Amino acid sequence: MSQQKNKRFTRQRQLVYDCVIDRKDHPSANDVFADLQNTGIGIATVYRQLSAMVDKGILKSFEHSGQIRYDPFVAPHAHFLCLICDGIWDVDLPEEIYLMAPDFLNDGIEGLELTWKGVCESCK
Amino acid sequence: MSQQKNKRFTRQRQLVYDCVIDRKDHPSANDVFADLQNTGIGIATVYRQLSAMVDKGILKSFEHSGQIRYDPFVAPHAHFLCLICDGIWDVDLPEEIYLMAPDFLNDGIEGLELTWKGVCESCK
DNA sequence: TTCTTATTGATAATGATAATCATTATGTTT
DNA sequence: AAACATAATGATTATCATTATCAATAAGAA
Repeated sequence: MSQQKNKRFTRQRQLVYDCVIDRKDHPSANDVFADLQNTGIGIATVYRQLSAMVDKGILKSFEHSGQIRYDPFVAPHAHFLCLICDGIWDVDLPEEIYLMAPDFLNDGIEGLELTWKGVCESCK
Repeated sequence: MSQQKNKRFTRQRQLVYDCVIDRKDHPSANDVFADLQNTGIGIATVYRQLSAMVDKGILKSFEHSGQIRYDPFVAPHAHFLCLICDGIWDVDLPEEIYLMAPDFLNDGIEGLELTWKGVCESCK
C-alpha cells in the first residue's frame, strides 16, 4: 500500500458520521453534502469518508435509483421500499430465511439482501 | 402523451431481444451493445429498447456495481451473486417467503428482491 | 514549534444513462 | 407500387453520480 488511510481524526469525518447517524432515511452522498452545506465541507470528502466507513464496516451501502445509499444499521436486516414515495425503511430479517438458501449454495452463503416492495402507510 | 411508443417492429428490437435471451448472465446495456457491434446498432437504441422492454414487462432489471442489468426471466425469482467473480445467477424464490413479510406491510407488498451472496462453485 | 504526511477541497475526468434532433424506415393509405 | 405520416434510429451532446488528481492544509508526533 502506497499510503495508509483513516489514520487521523478530522472534523469532517465527525460531521459525516453524525449526519448519517442522525438521519433515518438512508441518505445518499449528496443528501449528506446538502445537510452539511454550512460547514464548508467538500463533496469529495463526503464521498471519501462514506466509502471509507463502508470499508471499515461502520456503514452498509446499497444501490437505489442510480445512487448509493448509506445505512448506519450494520446488523443484518431487510428493507422496505415504497414504490410511490421512493422511501426506504429498515425492517426485520427473519432468522428462518437462512434455511431457505438454495441447497447448492449451502456452504457458500456469506450474506443476503432482501427488499420488500409496496406502498407505505402514508402513501396509501 | 405526445408520442406513442413501441408501435413498430424493427430489426433493432429483434436484435436486442435475441441478445438478452441468448445470454444467461444478466447483461448490461453495454454488454448487449458489445455483442451487436457488427450489426451497426447505436448505443442509444440499445438503451431505449431495453428500458422499453422493462416498461412492457418483457424484461426485468436490477442494479449492480453502478449499472443496470437486464433479465429475461420475469417470473418471481431470486439471485445469487458471487463475491469473487461478480457473476449473477437465477435461483428459486421459495413461496413461503411471502409469509415472512413484516406484519405492518401485510396489505402493502407488491414484490420483493432477494439476492444471496457468497462464493460460487467455480471460484471455490 | 517544527516536521511529516494524511486529509482536504476545488476541479477535472470518467462512466452510465438520458435527451436532442435531423435522418431513416415502418406500416398505412391511396 | 408510390406517397404519406410519423415512430424509431443513430450520432451526438447533456446530465448525473462517482472517482481521480493535486496543490494546500492541518493532525499528530517529535
